[in-house]
Amino acid sequence: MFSKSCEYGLRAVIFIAQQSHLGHKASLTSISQAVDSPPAFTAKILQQLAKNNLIDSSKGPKGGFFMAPEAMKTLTLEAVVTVLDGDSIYTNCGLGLKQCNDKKPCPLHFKFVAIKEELKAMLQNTTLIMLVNDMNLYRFHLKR
Amino acid sequence: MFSKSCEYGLRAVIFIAQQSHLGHKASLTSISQAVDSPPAFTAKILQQLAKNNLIDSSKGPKGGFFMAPEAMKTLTLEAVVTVLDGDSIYTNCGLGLKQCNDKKPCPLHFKFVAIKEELKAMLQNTTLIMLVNDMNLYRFHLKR
DNA sequence: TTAATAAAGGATAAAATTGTCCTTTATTAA
DNA sequence: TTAATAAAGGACAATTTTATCCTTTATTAA
Ligand code: FES
Ligand code: FES
Repeated sequence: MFSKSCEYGLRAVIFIAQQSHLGHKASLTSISQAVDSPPAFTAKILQQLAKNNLIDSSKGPKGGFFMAPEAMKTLTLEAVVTVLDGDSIYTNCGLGLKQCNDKKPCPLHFKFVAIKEELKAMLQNTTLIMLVNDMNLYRFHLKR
Repeated sequence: MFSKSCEYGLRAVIFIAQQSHLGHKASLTSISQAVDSPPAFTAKILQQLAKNNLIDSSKGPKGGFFMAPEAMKTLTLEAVVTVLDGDSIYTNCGLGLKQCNDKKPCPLHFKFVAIKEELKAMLQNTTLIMLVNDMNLYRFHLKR
């Protein structure tokens, strides 16, 4: 469904949001341990997210990755996916045709668009603060 | 969503079903032209499908790939996907956790399972004969 | 001001996926 | 029985994705 980059990125962002909610910055080491992802690879992914202003970062001791409380309320999973995997999941033809539209549909087009829309809506309607709140109510996991 | 192998395979199988419905066998050349896929690569994919008895093949002049009328009624897209991509789309965690189940769910588990179930149901409930019939009623495309 | 800490960035490396080429085997029809 | 046709199969090549390592830059605190 998503690339490894995107999977690691989503898990990392959720962890960062959780930590930021507690007023903590998250170091690369703490993140890759918390979400069980390869540190150096995760660093590249976090760089991308920081460059696109989805998360903040600061260097030096007491530095790390974090997120403003404001940002948490508006940042959606869809934004994270778009930075890391683009919008191909929503817009590409499920059968791999070069373009997907109602004019020249593949035989599964109308079935695929329904599912792709649902996925898109789910990601667009889920903000990071929602997940942080969910995780305070129920025992959700970011690894294993 | 699906691998290239799976995309080519699905398009090829739909074309083969269409041709078989007209009483024709489909050669590798005709298939890769009809669905715009690289011939040699497509050959490997069709070999896999034939080995798993999803389609039939015969060598020599007048040979090619085909499907019994019976088979068309029972063969689902899900069976094709399972041979080419396995069941990871339905069973894997959307966030990449090593196992996906209700006991140790990731924060998106319950949202993901709904979407994955819908996709699985769609593929399981779509037989090749249905698509052949659809394509006789409406102008669907297998390339461009 | 120096030492320690931590992210940023560049250069590679490993693995998986995608793709090609060529030989072998089977089948058909002349 | 021979020539032509077409799939099967093996070996290999290109590309993309995933992953690591090392150097540089910025920041903090002693
Ligand atoms: S054309 Fe295939 S999903 Fe839209
Ligand atoms: S545990 Fe993540 S989708 Fe089920």
